Amino acid sequence: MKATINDVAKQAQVSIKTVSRVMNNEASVRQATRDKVMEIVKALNYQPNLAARNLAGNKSYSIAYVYDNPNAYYVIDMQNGILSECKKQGYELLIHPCNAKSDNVFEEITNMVKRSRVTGLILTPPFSEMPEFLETVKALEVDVVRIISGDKAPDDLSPCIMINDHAASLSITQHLIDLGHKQIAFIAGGAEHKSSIERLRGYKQALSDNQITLDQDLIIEGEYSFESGVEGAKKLMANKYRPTAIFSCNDEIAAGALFAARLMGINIPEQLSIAGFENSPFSRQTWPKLTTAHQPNPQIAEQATRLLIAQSRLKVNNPDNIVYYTPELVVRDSTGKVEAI
Amino acid sequence: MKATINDVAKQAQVSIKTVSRVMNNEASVRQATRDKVMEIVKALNYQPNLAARNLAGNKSYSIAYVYDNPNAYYVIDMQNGILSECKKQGYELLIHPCNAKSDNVFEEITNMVKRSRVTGLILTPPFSEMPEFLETVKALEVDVVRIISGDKAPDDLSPCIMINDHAASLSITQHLIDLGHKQIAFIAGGAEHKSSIERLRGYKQALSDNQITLDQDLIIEGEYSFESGVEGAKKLMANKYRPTAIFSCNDEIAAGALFAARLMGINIPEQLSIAGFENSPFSRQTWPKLTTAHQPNPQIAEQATRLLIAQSRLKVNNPDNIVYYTPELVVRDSTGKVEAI
DNA sequence: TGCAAAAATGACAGCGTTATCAATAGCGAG
DNA sequence: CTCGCTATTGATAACGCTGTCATTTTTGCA
Repeated sequence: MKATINDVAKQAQVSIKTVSRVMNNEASVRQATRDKVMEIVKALNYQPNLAARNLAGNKSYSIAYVYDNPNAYYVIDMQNGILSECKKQGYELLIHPCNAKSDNVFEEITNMVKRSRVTGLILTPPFSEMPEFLETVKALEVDVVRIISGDKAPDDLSPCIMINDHAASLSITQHLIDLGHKQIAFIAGGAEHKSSIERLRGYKQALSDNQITLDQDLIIEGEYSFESGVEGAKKLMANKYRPTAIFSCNDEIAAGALFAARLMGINIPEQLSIAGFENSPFSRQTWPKLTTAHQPNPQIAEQATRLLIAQSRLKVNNPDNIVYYTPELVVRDSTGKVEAI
Repeated sequence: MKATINDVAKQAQVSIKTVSRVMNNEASVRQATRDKVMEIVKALNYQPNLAARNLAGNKSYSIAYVYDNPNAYYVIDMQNGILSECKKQGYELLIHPCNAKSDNVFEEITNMVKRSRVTGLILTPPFSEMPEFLETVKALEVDVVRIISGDKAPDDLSPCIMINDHAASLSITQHLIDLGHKQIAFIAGGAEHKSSIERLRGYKQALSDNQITLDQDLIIEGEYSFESGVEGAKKLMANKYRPTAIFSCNDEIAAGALFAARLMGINIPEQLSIAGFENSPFSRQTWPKLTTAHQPNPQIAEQATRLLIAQSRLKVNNPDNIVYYTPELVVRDSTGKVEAI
């Protein structure tokens, strides 16, 4: 039924090894031979059996995306980016959502890697920022690319994508300050996320750069969720001294804050400016549309996949393995000048 | 390094075949033997090599989810449901987004199936409703479960999940009518989606059941997107006779309609009621929250996966392969009584 | 034209499972 | 205690590919 390497070899009158060489784009095959083989391959619509290939080569031409993230837009963007690069390179993708807080994550990942023999893992926060997790993974002999928040390459030069949340946060906060805001609140996304910490750091730095005193009452410990935005904004607006702007740690929180403002009859941006982060579809589907920072997740995912596959071939750690991104300010309608009250 | 079946067999002092039997839960292994083997398996943390298993068994213990859907929430819900069942049954999931309108989808899917030897496919609309596509797939000897819109089982009793959009749409429309609305508009989701057609059919039926004359100007040919909702609502509200309610074919469209209403300064639900469909997170993250119909996608996905795996073992078509769901009305704040104008 | 070196090709042994079918152990009846 | 049957177990051949290393062909140069 389905053509095998033997069928191709027979018809092309070469050995199976030569067919294998052609299929894997190895050097030292005469062009004429290559053409002849490819012709038969097309005629028979031959597709190498992945199981056989994996078994024989003891590698898998597949990678896994390990994540723990409730944000559907983020996950889909990542997936699509990874898949697009996988397709180009002939790799398969296994997706592996799992709970970072469960006590058997280590075991779970270990078993997954052993079973399916993936060549590499793509890790996003929080996994990419958990030292013990990375330790476990190192013992597994799989390649790893991490997407992390920060601007300083890791000492071992292991492949990763660095997202400069600090710089992006700085420019969002500066944007608010430039609009005349002085009472700027911040709704954080959870201390277990380095991105939240970095964004908070950028916020604080911008205030201090502009000689604005930090008011601890304006910083809310939230988490990355719509509900958290709702709660945070309610709390903030119940303050005696209401902020004139809220910088939310991501778009989902911002959407929640917007929702709460609406409940309280507060007009955006006339009475309150709200900024998000991430530029997810969320930010375009609220009214008014959100000012935010654009984080090109699909490209980041593609890049990560490229790094991972390159790593699996070369196994050398060097500075080229580190790629930097800084999300860029996108000004929309949810932020405006401070009004005289 | 990694334990193989041979290691286990040696230590347990049985043949590899016996280990294989234990691992596959086959009958006719004495309990004592089974226990002994399992003990060693645990001690060595043995994980069968999937590649070898697939190759030898000529099956793959993996399924693919083939889809073409821009709705991140839907896709994630489906994925999570499928994965949850896959985990229980020891299957892997390959995700395969692809463009239903591209002319080489057939080839693409054929190659994917040949390469990775998936045992089955989970198809959602539009693929599950494309006769030519199903024809192609049938030639591939893979099992298939389809999730489709309708209430009548297919003649061949092939496994599928039927979503009764017609009935659900009927009850949403009835809800609007019960609130006193007579001028009810409908924004459709694209004629290539059976769900849209069925929902439209339900809408029409409800009107006719209540002796309300259908007004063609109140039916907008849209597509399943936020933008489409924005456009649709703008068009409708520019009519001389404005509708008092808009039934949007899904929550995303409804969110768009809400957005447009806001732009035009129309209060929801006082001046206009808006209903969606699907009960996606969207519907809870708008202000006001959307009245909608709840479609339990994760459960549907789990059920579909269960059917698929059962099918791959039994290969019998019978009425038990068909499972029916009717989305249920969820009343929230975006719909209300008609106000005297 | 001949010869060494390089390039291209091939033969065959795994890879770690499952499948087939033969072999052995266990058990009840006579 | 033995025979015959069934329940359990095992020996070994696939599965379709890649890796190793030997062999053949081609190339370059004296």
